[in-house]
Amino acid sequence: MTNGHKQLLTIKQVAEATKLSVHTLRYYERIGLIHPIERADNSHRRYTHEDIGWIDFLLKLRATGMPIHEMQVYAELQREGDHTLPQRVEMLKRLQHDLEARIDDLNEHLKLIRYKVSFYSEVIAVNTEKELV
Amino acid sequence: MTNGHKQLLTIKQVAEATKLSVHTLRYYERIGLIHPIERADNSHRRYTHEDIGWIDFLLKLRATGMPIHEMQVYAELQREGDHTLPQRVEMLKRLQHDLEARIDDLNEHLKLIRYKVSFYSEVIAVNTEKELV
DNA sequence: GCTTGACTTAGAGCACGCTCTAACTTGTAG
DNA sequence: CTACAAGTTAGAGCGTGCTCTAAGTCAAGC
Repeated sequence: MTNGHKQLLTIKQVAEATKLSVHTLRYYERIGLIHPIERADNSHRRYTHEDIGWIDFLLKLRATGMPIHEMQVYAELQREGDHTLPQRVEMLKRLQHDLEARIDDLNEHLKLIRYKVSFYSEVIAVNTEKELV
Repeated sequence: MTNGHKQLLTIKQVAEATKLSVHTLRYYERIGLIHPIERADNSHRRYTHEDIGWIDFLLKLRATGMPIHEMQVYAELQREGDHTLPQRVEMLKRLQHDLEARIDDLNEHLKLIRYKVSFYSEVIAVNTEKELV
């Protein structure tokens, strides 16, 4: 540690750490995906490591395809405190089931694509042979 | 068969069969995802069963998350004829690998969600017990 | 004192993938 | 003859999720 305070990060550092742009970080805060970030005296944002943890989790929700509106609901419940835990668990359960269903669908589509790739590859191979004869 | 021609379908029937709206069917044709559909004397579209087959395939590509621009390229290659088969196979191979990677990612996210669900469920269960004591 | 650069805000703009509207034609039923 | 249903086109509009711009503040270095 270089000083006695907890390590606070600038928006640029958080952008680098999370791979979000500074624009997107401010946007997420504006729409309530991220709680209002603490400010330094000059009104610049100062992020904590807990903030980064939350953002990382958000990015995981996003990667599952959860729409922003739903993430907003989740974030709001989180801010309301521990008594909303059951509702958040319900949301996560629904997400889990959605995700399972979507993965199953994608696996079905993957099967079809694999089949087409091998079938068409065979067609190409046969045609190439003919040309060689 | 009610007549000697191949069975042709109206746009409405195709919309019902594919679950696309008539708007979307026309839109897909306009942007080249679907080749120009044959017309009846009154200029109404008449779809063949092969057209439906192509649309079903398109919907599968769409369901894999392939962007419209790429589907346009694929559709154009298809229209150019058999000699583009190798290029189409390359596209499908890339899609296959993408899909495999995305499914892996989703499975990772699913693990996390499952973990959170069971962890938080446990927290709730413990708190509920305490209340009962 | 002046420039540079990192930050701030409010709000405009954009890419994607539809989705709908307006105005019109055509065929069928009463 | 009229009304209605189903189709047509060109083009406008919309929801999502960013992404960028303009105008300004502020601190540090020359």
